[in-house]
Amino acid sequence: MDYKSSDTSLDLKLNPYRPMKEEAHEKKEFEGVFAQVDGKASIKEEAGHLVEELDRMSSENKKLTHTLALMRENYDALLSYLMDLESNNSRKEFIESRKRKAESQLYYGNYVGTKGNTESCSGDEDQSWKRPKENFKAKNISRICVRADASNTSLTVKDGYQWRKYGQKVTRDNPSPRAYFRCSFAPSCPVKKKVQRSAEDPSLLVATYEGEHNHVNPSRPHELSLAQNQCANTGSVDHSLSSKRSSGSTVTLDLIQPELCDSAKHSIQEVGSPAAFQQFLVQQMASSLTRDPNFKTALAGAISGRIFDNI
DNA sequence: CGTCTTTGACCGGCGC
DNA sequence: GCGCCGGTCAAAGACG
Repeated sequence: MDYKSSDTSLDLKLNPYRPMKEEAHEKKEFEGVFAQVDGKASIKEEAGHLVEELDRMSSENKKLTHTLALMRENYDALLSYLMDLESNNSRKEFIESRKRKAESQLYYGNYVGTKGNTESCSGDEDQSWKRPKENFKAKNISRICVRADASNTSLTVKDGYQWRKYGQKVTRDNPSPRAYFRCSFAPSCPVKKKVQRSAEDPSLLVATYEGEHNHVNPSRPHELSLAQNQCANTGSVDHSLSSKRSSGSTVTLDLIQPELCDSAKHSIQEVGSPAAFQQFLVQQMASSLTRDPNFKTALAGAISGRIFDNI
């Protein structure tokens, strides 16, 4: 998706680094216009109020810019901390697995079912270190966690697509079986899905998607872009639990409210860094607002009404 | 009757 | 070469 091409022609003052000199210049011009019209004291008063208002909004804008910068710093710090934790976990798991392999003949029977999975929401999918050859090469692999009733034994994750189950297997490091699905909507669709309960939290279903659909979501074919915009606007994707790995091939999402945006993962997969994702969100918000004719009309009406009613 | 699910068999990669 | 393991196949049964 080329989100850069979105229509953001409406200047929403989104650029926090815009020089304040420019604003002061505009303010003078603004005052000048009213000075020329002149003649009525009420107009001057009104102009004064507007200038005051402009000042107030400028300072508010500054504050918001500062807050946004702080939030961004915190977000980046948290993200890098999360990445560190993840890489440490992978290393630990790798070392432990080497030990386990050496000793597996001795205690593997006790090991299954008593082991606590150290990685939350992991299932047992994160085995790229075990299979360097695969290493998520070239395949679009994403993983989502969906909260499901623990008493519900069916391994189904409703994501709007049609899936055909073609296998089920009990894996070594998770007592609950793993189900294998193919996209059945289009025979040529290469997407596969694996669903398994998290070993740590049985109420979590871990769904791993491989590949990309070569068709639209059959349940709502016309809502693809809309859903993406909604996701951008509501922020319903939980980024506190999501990460974009540097390889760029794996995304972990926690879509606790999957019905809100099935396509969120597609959007995120196509955006590179956290900064790019942030930019993407802003662009999406701006473009969805500017695409809304009602919003444009209302804004234009409000501005012109304020100015021309008094001339 | 067509579609979907279940489940044991089979295959290939990997480590020893 | 052998065994383990994850992934896939395909026959049989269930279901609407």
